[in-house]
Amino acid sequence: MTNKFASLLRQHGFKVTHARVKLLERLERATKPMSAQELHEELADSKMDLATVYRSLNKFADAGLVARVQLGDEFARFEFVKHHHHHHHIVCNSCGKVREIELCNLDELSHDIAQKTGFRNIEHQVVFRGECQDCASHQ
Amino acid sequence: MTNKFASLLRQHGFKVTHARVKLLERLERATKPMSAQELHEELADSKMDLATVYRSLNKFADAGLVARVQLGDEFARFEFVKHHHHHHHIVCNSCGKVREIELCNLDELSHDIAQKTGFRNIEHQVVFRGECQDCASHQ
DNA sequence: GTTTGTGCAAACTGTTTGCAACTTC
DNA sequence: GAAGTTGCAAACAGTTTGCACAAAC
Repeated sequence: MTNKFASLLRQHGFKVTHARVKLLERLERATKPMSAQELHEELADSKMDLATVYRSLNKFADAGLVARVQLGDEFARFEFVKHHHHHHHIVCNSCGKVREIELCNLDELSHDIAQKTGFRNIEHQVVFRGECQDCASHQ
Repeated sequence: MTNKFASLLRQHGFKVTHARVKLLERLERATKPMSAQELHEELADSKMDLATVYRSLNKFADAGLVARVQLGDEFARFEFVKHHHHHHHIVCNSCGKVREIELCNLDELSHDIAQKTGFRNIEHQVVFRGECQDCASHQ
C-alpha cells in the first residue's frame, strides 16, 4: 500500500494497517471534527473495533496527526491536522451542527494574560454556541 | 433556617434542605469552579450522597444559580453566579490550577460571526491553558 | 521472528435514574 | 398529606486496558 496515508503513517513510525488508513482517509475528508463513535459507525464496513478507533486516534493525537477538540459536549472529537490553520468552532444548541470559524482575535489577549498571570505557553480553546439559521427558521 | 442561602432557595421554588444550603455556601466561597466530586468530598461531614450533589447542581444550573463550566477536562465544574460578571479561565497543564481571567475581547468577534454564519444568540466559552509560574519554576 | 496492532471482554470514570423512605411546607 | 428531596443501588455513556491472537515489517 503506497497511498498518501500509508506514507503519512510510516513517517510517524506507525505500521500501515487497514483500520488506520481508513481512519485517516475519513478524517481528512471531514468538514467538521468527528467523534470516535461517529468514525466507528461510518467505517462499519471495515469492521474495526471501537477500541481500535480510540487507540488509533490517541496515537494520532500524540503524534500531532490529528487534533483533539472538546466542544462542551460529553465526548471528544478529532480533526485532521491539515494546514495547521488556527480556527475555532460554532455549535448549534438545537441540532448540534458544527461549523468552523476562521476568525480569531485572541492572540494579543493571550499576550496580556501571560503578562498578568505569569503563565507560559498559553494556548486557547474557544467554542461558540448559538442557534443556527436552519433551526431558527424551523419554528 | 433563614440565612441568605435559604431565602435564595425559596426564591427559586426549592425546598430548603441541609444539603442544598451547604452546597450553595461552599460554592459561594469558592474562588474557582468546583466539580461535583470535589464538593462531595469537601462536604463529607454533611454525609450527602454524590447523587444528591449532582441533582442539586443540575437544578441550580437550570435555575441560573450556578454556571456549568467545561474546562477541557473529563468532568464539569460549577461556579456560583454572583455578579454575573463575564469571565473565563486559565488552567495549568501541569498542576491543574484554575485561575479566573477578567479580560475578554470576543464580543465584536461574536457579532462578526453572527453576520457571517447566520447563527443567533451566540455565546462563547474560552479556556486558556498553559504552564503556571509555580510549575515553570519547579523544574 | 520481533514488534506493533487488533478484537473481545472487562474495567473504570463521570453522571443519571428508579424507587422506597423521608423531609419540608 | 402532597410535593419535593434523599440515599442507595443499578444503569448508563464515553473511554481505557489486559490479554491472547494476528498482521506488518
